[in-house]
Amino acid sequence: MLLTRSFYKLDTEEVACGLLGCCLCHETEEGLVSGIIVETEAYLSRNDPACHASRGMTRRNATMFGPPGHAYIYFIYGNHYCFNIVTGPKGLGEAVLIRAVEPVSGLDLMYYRRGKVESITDLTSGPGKLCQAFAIDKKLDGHDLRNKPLFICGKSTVGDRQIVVTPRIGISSAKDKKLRFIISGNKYLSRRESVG
DNA sequence: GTTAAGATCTGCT
DNA sequence: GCAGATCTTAACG
Repeated sequence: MLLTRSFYKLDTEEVACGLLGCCLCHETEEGLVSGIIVETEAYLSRNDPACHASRGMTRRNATMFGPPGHAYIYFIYGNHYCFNIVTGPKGLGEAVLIRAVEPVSGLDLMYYRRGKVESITDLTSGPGKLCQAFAIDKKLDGHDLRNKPLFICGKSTVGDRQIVVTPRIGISSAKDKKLRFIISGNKYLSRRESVG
């Protein structure tokens, strides 16, 4: 059950929330890896200085202004990629950052790609980490997530889980906005839940 | 052409 | 808990 374009076109905060529990899959020559999304952040076009699109379209963020359901991937801090999903109608410039997933299949491949990790909870518990484990890089920028090799399936065997909203992480502006969505208590979150 | 800042991770204290 | 790694992007001259 692939997620449809009409889903990605919804309000960005709705998509960020709705993506929790969905399954991210990536097929490569090395094999298939997949994981359940457990942590997301919404980046809005209006009144959100932390969003790359807040100052208009540039070469880097052009993908954010494209059709919803495409991957927006950028390189940060010289070492890491961040994986986003474009949301809202085309031209709006909003996206959802995938911050953490719970590994499901392809664990050996994830360990191999990540190199030295001591715990399974270090495989994909952060934006840079999951991109490395999933072999996501700039070649996939603009990729339509309804197609292989990188795609997202809807909720399957996931039961009811409690979703919590908190302030975003790792940004210096607009910290007060509660646009981070997590599955409460999940051990693969990028950081521990703090009491709001 | 040059420079400052960044949606992070890791290792050391 | 804190600083360093490391390089792309964007703003400025």
